[in-house]
Amino acid sequence: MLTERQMLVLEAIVRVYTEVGQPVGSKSVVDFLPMHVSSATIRNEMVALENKGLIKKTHSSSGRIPSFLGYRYYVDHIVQPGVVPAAELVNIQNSLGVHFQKIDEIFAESTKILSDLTNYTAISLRPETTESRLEGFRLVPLGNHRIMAILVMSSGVVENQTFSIPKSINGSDLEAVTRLLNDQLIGLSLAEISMKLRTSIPVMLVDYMRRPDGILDVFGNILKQAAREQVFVGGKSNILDFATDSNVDELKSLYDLVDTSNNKNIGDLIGIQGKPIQIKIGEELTNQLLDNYSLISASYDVSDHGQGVIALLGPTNMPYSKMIGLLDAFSDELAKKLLDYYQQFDK
Amino acid sequence: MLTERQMLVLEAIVRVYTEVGQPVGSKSVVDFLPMHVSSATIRNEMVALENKGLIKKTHSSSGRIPSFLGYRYYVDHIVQPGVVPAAELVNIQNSLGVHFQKIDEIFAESTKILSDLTNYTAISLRPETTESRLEGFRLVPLGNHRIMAILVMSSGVVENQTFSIPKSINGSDLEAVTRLLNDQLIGLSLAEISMKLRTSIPVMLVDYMRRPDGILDVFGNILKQAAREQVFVGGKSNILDFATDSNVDELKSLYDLVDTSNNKNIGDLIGIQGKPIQIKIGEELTNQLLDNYSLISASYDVSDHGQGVIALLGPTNMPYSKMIGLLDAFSDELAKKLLDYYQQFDK
DNA sequence: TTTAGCACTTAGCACAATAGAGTGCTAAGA
DNA sequence: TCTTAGCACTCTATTGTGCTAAGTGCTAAA
Repeated sequence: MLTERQMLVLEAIVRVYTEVGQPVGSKSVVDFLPMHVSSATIRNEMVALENKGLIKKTHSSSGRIPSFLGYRYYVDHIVQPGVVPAAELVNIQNSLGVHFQKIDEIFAESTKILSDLTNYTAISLRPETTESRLEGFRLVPLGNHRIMAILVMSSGVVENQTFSIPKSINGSDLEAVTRLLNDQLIGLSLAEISMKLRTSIPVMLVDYMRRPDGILDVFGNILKQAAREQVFVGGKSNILDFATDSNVDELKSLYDLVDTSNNKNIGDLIGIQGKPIQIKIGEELTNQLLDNYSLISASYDVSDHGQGVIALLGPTNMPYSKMIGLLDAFSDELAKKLLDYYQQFDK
Repeated sequence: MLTERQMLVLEAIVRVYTEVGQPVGSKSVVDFLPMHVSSATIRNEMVALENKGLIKKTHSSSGRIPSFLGYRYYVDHIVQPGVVPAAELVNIQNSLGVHFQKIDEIFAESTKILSDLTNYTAISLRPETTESRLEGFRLVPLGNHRIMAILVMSSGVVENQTFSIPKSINGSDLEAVTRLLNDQLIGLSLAEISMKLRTSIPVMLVDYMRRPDGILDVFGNILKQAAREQVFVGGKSNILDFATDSNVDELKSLYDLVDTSNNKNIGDLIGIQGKPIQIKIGEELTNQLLDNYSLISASYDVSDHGQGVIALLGPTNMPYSKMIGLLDAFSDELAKKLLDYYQQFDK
């Protein structure tokens, strides 16, 4: 258990360290504290905090920096969400206020706004997609033996892919296949569809086409794509700013990590969201590369369309208070915007 | 005009520098040359080359490195395309030999193969798209007042976008609009379509929908997207390996430059292709950031589907001979593959 | 024209010296 | 018992110094 003063000292160390980026000495803490005590007193308190494992030195005569446990204690017991300046809030509202044609654009743009606002990397997860179900399926002939397959999900997601069929299948066959797939698959979740595609569907298709593999591949591809496109990342290159040493290989690995174009699933970092605001620090991110990073994630509900998550990936020594406040406000605005969007279709 | 021996010395300096990465001294040149002369002789030749501006020193007593002019002279008058090892050729053929559903996949995959092969960044431009014409246009209702617009181009490109219409338009209106747009736009190039969209089309649409802006916006968007998706980049992160100093800001800018997701048009680097193989060195790339990079681009013809370009972006001191040979062979294979692909539909 | 020889230049590295920031401990004061 | 001034001590970071290796330009002889 920490005394009142020890909490103040810990807070001082965390906050000064996030601002200055240098180990914090006893004198700096004195300057930061509301009451007056001597630096010797602070040194004694620091020894106590160090014994509890909350702060550490970088070398025997250096100032202190928060340890992993120290950050943890700070975010669990000390930090208060910062107040978002009115100007910034208006800024967010304006940025989100424009009209979007596709729901994807809302997510893509919101991560971009958030990363520009913070200079960190922003990650957005769509509202609850395990709940999303197939709403419709189309096969559109494009001429020249090519066909576009379109999937419409209840979450508002639309996925599509073009593919070619080796020999001409006539139009009524195509319609029959479309009807068949619609009958069989509508109302099912992605996982259930995946299952049926491997079991009952192939047998049914043989009536209409000699080799149904092609269209099944396409379906499989679209499903994979749908899963990947649940995650949006903005400000990818910002992550490079906080690499410990600017070793090029490390930088490349970091960028790969957040680059959604290469099938990495950065969404896994975020995991299940219990509380509205959740913070993972350094080693909690279970990736060697991210030992010096923290992730603040905020979940939000969009009425009955499920729960989305938006998160910030920044250095462990980021200004938590400010960022928590910002993310909180931002997720509120985003939820409102999404609700608006869905209401276009709901009534 | 250079003497025979001066050309040999210049070649030695370029080639040793590309292998070792260090300024080349007179003794190293002696070791490289086919005949025997003393280092003092080489030093005299080096003074001559330096006076012509083909090589330079990094400091008063250092070895020499090629200057911009020196590279230029080397690639224009000295270098011979390297022979591609049979094993590597087979490797390329195998990698390109698999079946692709979409033409996009061929381009995306080929840049990936090429960048893996070289550890540089590979850039691919689709065959001649100024020649590409609209082949078909579809509007597909997805339910819930949403519509997907699909454009099929003669180049094999398929672009699509979903959008929402504020109030329900009935099915026959939609068909009429589709028919109208097909009548008016098929056979036109992207540029011509762009034009018509701003002039005659809006007037015609008013009969079917009160506010045709929505669909016109969508059309505009798709066209923009089609233009952007002419460029494919593989091995983006490889560009970081050759930054002069690993200053993080510079690295971020480099990433941004090759990241197609942010509307930058790296395709502009390549420009119009006169010769089958074209090499741009350092400052010729007209981008401060790329002063230490060179671009080797190879153009290829796909019968009457126009001319494509595939290029490598690497450090100025890359092994030109080897890379030219490789790129030459690679573009041949790619052209064959594309021809195969188009022939699926042509007959 | 080529070459050996030599004086000269520079980068890069190891090493020492110094200043500055910060700590822990002790002893005295409240 | 808690707080504080004072001081010795530790470590980093910076600056300067000397040395070595690599390479050059020049000269004079072959």
